[in-house]
Amino acid sequence: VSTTGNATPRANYHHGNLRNALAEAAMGLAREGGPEAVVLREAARRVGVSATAAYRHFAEGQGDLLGEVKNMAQAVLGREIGRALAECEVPGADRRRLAVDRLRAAGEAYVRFAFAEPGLFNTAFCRDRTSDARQPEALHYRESPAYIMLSGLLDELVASGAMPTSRRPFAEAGVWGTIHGLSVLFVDGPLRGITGEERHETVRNAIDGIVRSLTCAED
Amino acid sequence: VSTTGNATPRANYHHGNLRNALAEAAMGLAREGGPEAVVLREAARRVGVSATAAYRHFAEGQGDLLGEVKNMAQAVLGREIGRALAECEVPGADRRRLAVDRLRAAGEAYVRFAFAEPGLFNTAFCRDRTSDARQPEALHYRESPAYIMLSGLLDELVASGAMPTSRRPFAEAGVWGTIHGLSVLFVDGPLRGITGEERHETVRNAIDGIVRSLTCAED
DNA sequence: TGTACATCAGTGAACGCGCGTTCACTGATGTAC
DNA sequence: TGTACATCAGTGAACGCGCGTTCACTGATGTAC
Repeated sequence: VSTTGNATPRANYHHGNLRNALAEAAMGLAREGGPEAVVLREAARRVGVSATAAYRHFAEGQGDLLGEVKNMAQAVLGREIGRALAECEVPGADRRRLAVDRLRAAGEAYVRFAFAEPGLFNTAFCRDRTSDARQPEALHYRESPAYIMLSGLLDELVASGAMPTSRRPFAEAGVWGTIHGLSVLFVDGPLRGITGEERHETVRNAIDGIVRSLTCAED
Repeated sequence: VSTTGNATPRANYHHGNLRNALAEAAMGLAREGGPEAVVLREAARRVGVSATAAYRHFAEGQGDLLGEVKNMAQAVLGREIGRALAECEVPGADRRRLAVDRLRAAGEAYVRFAFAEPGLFNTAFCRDRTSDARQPEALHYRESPAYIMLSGLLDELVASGAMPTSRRPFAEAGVWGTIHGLSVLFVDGPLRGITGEERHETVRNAIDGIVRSLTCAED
C-alpha cells in the first residue's frame, strides 16, 4: 500500500511486478533444466499465482515467456564476458598483447559460463517460436551480445596490428564457432564428462589455435 | 511364410523385423523433428502396430528407441564424411596437399550434413538417457565415428609433414569444436537464416583458419 | 470529499491433447514326444 | 507324421501425468463528476 520509492509505477497494485516475478521464476526453471523446463504453469506455481495470471503479462503465453527468458540468459552471458574483459586491464602490456589477452579472456568466460550454467546456456541459444516468427529470415545475430563483443575484440586485434586486415572479414564466425562448439560439446555433447583439468587444457589449446590462425605470418 | 533368402533369421515370424521397422520409422521422425519428435507411439503408428508391441523389441521403451536412433544418426553422419573423403583421392597432389584437402572435405561434409539434415544432426548429438546412464562419466566420445575419422585425418596431417607433432595433442577438440560449432550456429543458433552463399564462404574461411593454425610456422 | 462506475489483475475450474507405460489377453509359431 | 504344449509377438483398453489454453468470474484499484 505504501509507495515507498519503488522504481516501477503502479508497484504493489495487486501483486506488484508480476511480470518480473514470473520471468525470474522462469529463469530459475531454465537454470535447472534448460529451455524445455520453462513451463508456464510451474513458473506461476512458484510465484504463487494462478497460471491464468501469466497471460496478463505475456500475451502470447508460454512462447512469450520463453522468449523473455532467452533474452535474459543471453544478457547474463554477455555480462559474464564483460566482467572477464573488465578484469583484463593489465597496464604494462602493449596493445597487441592486450588485444590477444582480451580475446582469450572472453573465450574462456564463454566456455566457463556454458559449463557453470548449462541450463541457461542452452536456453540462450534455443529455438524460440517468438523471435523465429518475428524475424523469420533476418539475421538478428548482430544484436546478440556475444556477437557484438566478439566483433569489437576482433576490431581491437586489427587495430593493434596483431591481425592483418585481410583476415578480418568473416572472422567472427570462425571464432564464435570454435568457442561455441567446444561449449556445446562439453555441456551436452560427446565431450561431456571430461575432467576440469582436461577441459581447461583443451580450451586453452583451442584459443591458442584461434590466435595463431589470426596473427601468424602468411604461409 | 516363404523363407526367401532374408538375411534375418526368423524373418516373417509375425511382422518380420519389427525392430528394424520401428527404428526406421523413428529415424523418419528424427529427420523431420529432431530428438523430441522421436515418439514411441508415433513410430508404432507409422509401422501400423500397437504401441505395446514396441516393448518387445526395445525393453526400456522410448529411451531405448531414441538411443538406437541416435546411433543410427551418428552412423549416417560418419558415412557422409566417409563418402566425401572417398571422393578426395586426387592422384596428382602431394601428401601434404592431400592431407589438407581431406581435412577440408571432411569438415565441409560435416557442416553440409548438419544443414541438410538438421533433425538427424540434432539427434546424433542429443542427450540420451540410455547411453548417459550406461557410462555416466566415461568418455566414449572416442567411439564416435566423427571423432575417429577426425583423429585419423590429423594423424595424416602430421605424417605428411604439414603439421608439427607438437601441435598434435588436443588438436581434435579444437577442430571438432569449430566445425561442430558452426554447424550448431547455422542449424539452430543465431546464424540460422544465413544464405547458402555466405554459409559456404564462412565455412571455407573457418577451415582455412584451422588449417593455418595447424600448419603455419611458429611465431 | 463522496460516490458511481470503468478498468484492470487476478482466480479456479475445466477443456483437450498426446505422451509413456502397464495390464490381461490372444493367436500364431515352434517344439517335444 | 500328428498332436499337445510352451513360447513368443502381437492387441487394445486403460492408467496417470502435466502441459497450454480458454472461460466466466471477482474483487481491488483508479477516476469522473
